[in-house]
Amino acid sequence: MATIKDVANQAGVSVATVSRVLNGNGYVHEDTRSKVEQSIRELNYTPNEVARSLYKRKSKLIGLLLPDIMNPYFPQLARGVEDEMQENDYRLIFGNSDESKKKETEYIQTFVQNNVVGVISSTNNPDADMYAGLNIPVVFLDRTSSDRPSVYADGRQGGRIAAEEIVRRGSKAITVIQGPADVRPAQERFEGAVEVLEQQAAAYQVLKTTSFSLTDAEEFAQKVFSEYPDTDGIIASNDIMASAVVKEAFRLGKRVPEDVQIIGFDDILLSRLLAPPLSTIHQPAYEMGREAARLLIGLIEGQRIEKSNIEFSVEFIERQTTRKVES
Amino acid sequence: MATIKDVANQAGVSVATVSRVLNGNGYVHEDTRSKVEQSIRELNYTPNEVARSLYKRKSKLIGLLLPDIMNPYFPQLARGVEDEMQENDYRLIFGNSDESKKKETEYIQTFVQNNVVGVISSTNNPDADMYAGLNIPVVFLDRTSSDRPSVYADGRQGGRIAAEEIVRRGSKAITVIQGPADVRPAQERFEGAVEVLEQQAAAYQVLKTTSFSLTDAEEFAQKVFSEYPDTDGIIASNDIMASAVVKEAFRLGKRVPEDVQIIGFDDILLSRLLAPPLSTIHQPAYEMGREAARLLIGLIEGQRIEKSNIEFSVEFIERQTTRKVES
DNA sequence: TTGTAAGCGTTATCAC
DNA sequence: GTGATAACGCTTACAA
Repeated sequence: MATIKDVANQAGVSVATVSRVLNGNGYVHEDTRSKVEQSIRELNYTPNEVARSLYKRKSKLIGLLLPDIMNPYFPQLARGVEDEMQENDYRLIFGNSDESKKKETEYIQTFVQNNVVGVISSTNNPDADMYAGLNIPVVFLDRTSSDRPSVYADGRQGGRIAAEEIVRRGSKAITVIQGPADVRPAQERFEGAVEVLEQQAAAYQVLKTTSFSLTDAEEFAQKVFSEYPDTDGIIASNDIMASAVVKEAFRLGKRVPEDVQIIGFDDILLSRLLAPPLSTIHQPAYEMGREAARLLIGLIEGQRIEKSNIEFSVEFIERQTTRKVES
Repeated sequence: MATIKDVANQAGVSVATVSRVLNGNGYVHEDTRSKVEQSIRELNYTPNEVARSLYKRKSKLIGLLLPDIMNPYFPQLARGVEDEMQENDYRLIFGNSDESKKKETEYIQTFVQNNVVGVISSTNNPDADMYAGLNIPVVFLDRTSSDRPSVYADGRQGGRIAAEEIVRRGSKAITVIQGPADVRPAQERFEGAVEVLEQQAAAYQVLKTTSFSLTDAEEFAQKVFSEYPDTDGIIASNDIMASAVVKEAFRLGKRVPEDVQIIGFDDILLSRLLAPPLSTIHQPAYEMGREAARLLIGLIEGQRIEKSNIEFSVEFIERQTTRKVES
C-alpha cells in the first residue's frame, strides 16, 4: 500500500502538502494540487485510517451491539443503522450480545480500544457503568432510557392495543404470553396488555417464558394449550412465539381465528407470509434503526439535538389470525 | 483513557517494560511485573488497538461483506462467522453489498484502510480485481471459487435433489423458478434442477425472476399461476419465494400438496413455522459461517491449510408441501 | 532485567 | 504557499 510519503516523493512535495490537498485545508497552489492529485491517482493511494485515527483520537467507526442477529427482528434494525451510516461514511463494528452482560462488556471495551466515535446498543442496562463511563455518544436502540438518547417503539401502547383488539373481537379466556423477564421491551408490552385486561375486567391468564428462541417457542406453545386448554385468545410476546402458537393450534385441530385468535408482536417478514397471515403489532424497525443512526451522527458531529428520546408509535396490523368485526 | 505512559509512570518503569508485561515477551522481573499489573488495574488501562494496529500494520479486525442482512438466510451465516471470530478475539466490520459492485468496492477499500487482517465476502465476482489485489486472506462464503478459499453448499446437487424428489412424488407439470441471473448460487441450484428434469424427460417450464425481495416474490408467485395455471409442482429459488407461492396457491384455492407440491431452498427459520411447513433443501448456513471464519483465521495465522475449498452437502427436508411416498 | 529511541502513517503547528 | 517536525500510543531493536 502506498503511503502519504510515497505520494509526496512522487509529486516532489512534502507530506504536509499532500495532507493539505487530502483534507482541503491550508493554502496550496493550483499547480501543485493537480500534481499531487495526479500522483495519488497513479499510486492508487488511499489514506490509512488507522494512522488518522491514532492522531485525531477518533475514527470513522461506530460500534453496534444487538442481542442476536438471528432473531428476525434485529436484521431490520441493523440494516436501518447500516444504510444511514454507510451513506455518511461511517463503518460498523458489529457484535451480538446474547443479552449477556459479559459479552456486552467485552464488546464495549473493544469498541473503545478501536476508537469508535459512537455506539448504538440494544441493552437491558442502559444505566450500567460501562455506558456511564463512556465519553463518546451512545444511542440506545429498541430500549428506553429517560435520561440518555434512545430510539424505541411504544411497547406498552402496543400491548394495550393488542389487548383491546383481542377483547373487542370476542375472546373470553385470554392468555398473555410474557416474554423473558430481563428483556425490557418484552415486559413493557406485557404490562400494557395486562393493564387493559385488568381495566376491562377480562378473564386472562399469564404464561411466563424465558427465551425467544425457536425451539423454546415451540415448547411454550404446547404449554399454552396444555395448561389452558380452553383459551380462545392469545397475546404472544413476539411473532416467533405467535407463529409457534398458530402451528400448535393447528396441530391440535383448533381453527384460527374461529376457535382461537392470536396476536403477535414486531411484524417480521414471516408474519405476512404465514398461512394464515398473522395479525400483529407493527414496529417500524428499519426506520428505527435509521433514526438511531441519524441521532448518533448528530451527537457525534455536535449538532444541537432538540429531542434525543425518540418514540415511534406502533400499530395493529389486521391479518387473519383475528376475527373480523365492525369498526 | 489511560495510556501505556501513564501506567509506566505510575509503576515507576519505562513504557518498554509495560509493553513487555502486556505482551508477555522479553524478560521482566517478577516484582516489576506485579507492580505493573497493579498499576494497570488501578488505572483501568486497556491498550489502544489503533496504535498497535498502526505499528504492526495489522489489526484484530475482519471485514464481513454480505448481500443483505434482511434476507433471512444471511443472518445465520453472519452469526456463525461472528461466534467463531468473537471466540478468537477478532472483531467484525460489517457491510451490506446489495450485490452492487460499487458498494462492494467501497467496503473493501475501507476494510483495507482500517487494516483488517482478512475478509469474508459473499460476492458474485470472486475474480474481480478488488480481491485479486488484496494482500490479505479472503474467504468467499456461500460462493464458489475454484482457485481461492471458499466455503459453500453444493447448490447444484440441491437443485438435483429438489427435482428428483418432486418428480418421484408425482408432479407432472413442473415449474422451476429461476433466481436472479447475477446471483451465482441461485443459478447453480437452477441448473441442477434442470439437469435432472431433462434427464428424466419431465415436462417443465421456467419462470425467470430478478430479485429475492419479499414484495417481488409475491408478484412472481402470482405470475407462476397466471402463466402456468396447470402447474402441479414448483421448485422455488429459495424459501421466501416458496412461501409466497404457497400463499398464492391458497389464495387461488389450490390444495398443497394435493394439487400442487412446492419445494423451497435454504431452510430458513420461516420454513418450519409456516403452515403447512415447507419442504425444502437445507443448507447448514450457521455452520458454513463458522467454517469460513475458522478457515480465515487459519489463513491469517499462517497454518498450513490442507483444504481451502470447503463444500457442505445439502439435504432434502421433507415437511408438508410435498406428498408422502414409499421410499 | 530494564531503558532509550526509532518507527508505524497521519495531521497540525510553526517557520520560512 | 510550502516544508520540517512533533505528536498520536504502541512495539521492538539495541544498549546498558
